[in-house]
Amino acid sequence: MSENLSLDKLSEQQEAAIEYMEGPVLVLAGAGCGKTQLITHKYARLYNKDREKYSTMLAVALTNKAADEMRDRIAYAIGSDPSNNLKGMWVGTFYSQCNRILLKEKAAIGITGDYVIYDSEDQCRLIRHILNDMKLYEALYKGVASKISYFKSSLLTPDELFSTYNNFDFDEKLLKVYVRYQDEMRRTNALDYDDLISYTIRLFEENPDILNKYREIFSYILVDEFQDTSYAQYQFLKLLATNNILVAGDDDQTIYKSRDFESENILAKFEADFDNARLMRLEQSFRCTQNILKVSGSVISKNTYRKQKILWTDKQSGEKVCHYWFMAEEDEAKYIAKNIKDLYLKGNYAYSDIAILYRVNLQSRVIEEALKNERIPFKVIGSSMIYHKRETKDLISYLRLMWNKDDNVSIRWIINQPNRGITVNTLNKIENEAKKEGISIYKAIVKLCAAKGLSTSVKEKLNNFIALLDLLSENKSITLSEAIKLVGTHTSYIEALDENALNDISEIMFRSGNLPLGEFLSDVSLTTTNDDVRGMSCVSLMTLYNVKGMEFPVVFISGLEDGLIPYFKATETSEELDEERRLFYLGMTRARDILFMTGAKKRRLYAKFQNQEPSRFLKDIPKDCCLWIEKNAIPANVASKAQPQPQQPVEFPYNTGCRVKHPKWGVGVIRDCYGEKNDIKVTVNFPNVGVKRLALKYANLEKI
DNA sequence: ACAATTTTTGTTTTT
DNA sequence: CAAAAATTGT
Repeated sequence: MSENLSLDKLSEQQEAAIEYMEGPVLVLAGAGCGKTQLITHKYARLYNKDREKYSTMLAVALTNKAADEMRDRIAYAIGSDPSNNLKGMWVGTFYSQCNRILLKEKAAIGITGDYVIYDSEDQCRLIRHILNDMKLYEALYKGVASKISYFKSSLLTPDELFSTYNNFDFDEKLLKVYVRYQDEMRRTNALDYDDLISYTIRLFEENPDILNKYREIFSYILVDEFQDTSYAQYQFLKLLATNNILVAGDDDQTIYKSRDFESENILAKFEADFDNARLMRLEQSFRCTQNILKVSGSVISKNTYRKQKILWTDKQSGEKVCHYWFMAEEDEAKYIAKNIKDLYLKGNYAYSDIAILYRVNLQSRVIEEALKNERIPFKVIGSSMIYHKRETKDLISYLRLMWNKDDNVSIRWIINQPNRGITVNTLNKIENEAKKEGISIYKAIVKLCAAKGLSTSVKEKLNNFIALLDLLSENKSITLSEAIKLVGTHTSYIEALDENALNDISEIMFRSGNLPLGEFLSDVSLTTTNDDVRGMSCVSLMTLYNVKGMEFPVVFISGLEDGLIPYFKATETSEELDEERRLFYLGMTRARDILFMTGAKKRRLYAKFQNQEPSRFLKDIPKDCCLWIEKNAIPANVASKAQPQPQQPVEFPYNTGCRVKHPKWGVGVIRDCYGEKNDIKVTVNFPNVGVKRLALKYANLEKI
């Protein structure tokens, strides 16, 4: 799964980009051309050349996972010298590194106290509240949230928008929501993701001395996946960098672009802004075979706006890329499972070498079934998110309030959780007070309790709540597990949880119980728990989005049908279509050796069956580069009668991985066990002889 | 005010 | 189909 770790082998182009120190560099790198390798090596090379100067370089990646991998590979490349202070390295995402800067320097821009970071779910809750309060159609919250986020990531303030759009039929209501949102965030002492970047920019702009300090610290700046950099992130880089920057990206691999409005071509902007920038290309793919390169290239070349790249490789032409068309999704899934089994039994590929990709998560169901039937181990990646479950969110709300009592979103969430008998009526009074005075809900409650106008019984309830919050927030410098215990002893909320929720919470404790509360809270917002598949011997199932940055020797892309790839909701504009094509391209170029593409005519989406047509993108593939195979319908009665028994109860004497001894071939490892009760066959991998398939009755195997 | 029932909705996803 | 939202009934 990880890219080739043959660290010493760098291509001439990579070498040139590493050694070039005369000015800014834009590296345009194709899929699998060693872009990340280039970055980690440049880091290591500079570091080893002059530790004094280059021990605090800034290196940013798009996701935590990518950043972690970058950090690991840098550590590997500079060697495991204990004097290397890896923890102090400025390697991470834009957001985490900005957060780090802000925590150090927040006083300079007037952030007092401990802010909380709102994730997109918190943002949505707040926006729904605002829409509701302004008597606007609440169901629009998602669209509103993404537009506000777009404004913020483009560094457009409401004022600027007012003056720019004054005379157009621009949505004035949207701007009012934006203003309200910003106001509420300020009162609540919360920052959203975009704020982390824009506040840092403001910090630098208003405090030249601080900016200069960080210009010193960041003696060189390295940026991975540069094509996905937002305007704000780019401004951040522009403030910090002069000649000491290298950015690397591939415009063919942007997959989060068209969701916002039109966005400028960031690659072109870099070349324009850094006028002495040098463009370098990495076009030698170390990953894909010639055939895969040819097929994927023919698809991506149909995109309208892109930098032309001509990828080439030293590798063999390899297996032909195959496209299979089935009559039903079950047949498709069965074929994939059977094919994986065959690949595995032949012994050239382990299960962990194989990935199955799809456009939407619900496609995994059928495939999972088929894999279970073939007894193939697998893992579905990216479908469970522990921190987004309801019960966990409740707990996190409490923890956040311990940290920052002004957190309105959290206070609204748990004010009646467990039920404290505070009525809607009272809540409205509190909201009005907070709005009128421009203060947080917590402060509004305190104020109302001190004044007259509320009945004593209501006041008592509110005072109890306030007392609880005060008690909880008394001591902030505690660890997460202490904090959770505190919440447990002072509220009845944990008692009411079911087993699953308790399991989730103990998992959180297990994972980060020792972290200081504040650190845990920013971690929760800034990092998603990505299930790591490294080292596990199972097939990986995931969406095309999730596979970004990975590679597998064997890749199956399923559901190559119009409506799925491209997705039916993204076929209106040519930008949307281009993005779907890039997504498809991304999936294809994950494959090192073998690429299968499959589709099915009959597919069930939600409740109804649909007749699908093969993906329109397949037309872009020249007929001679690809093997086209159409599986005809198996007569229904034969098909349904042939396979209905789950046939699970057959017990096999050997498990995969167990070691055996053969009279002739010596010691081997069982890879698989299958067949009928009285005719069990095994596949054994003998290190000296190779993979053998044996009939158990005649083989005389001995368990060791 | 809260539980039970009916209606609606439905991509992907990072921070 | 299944979860979330909206509506109705007690």
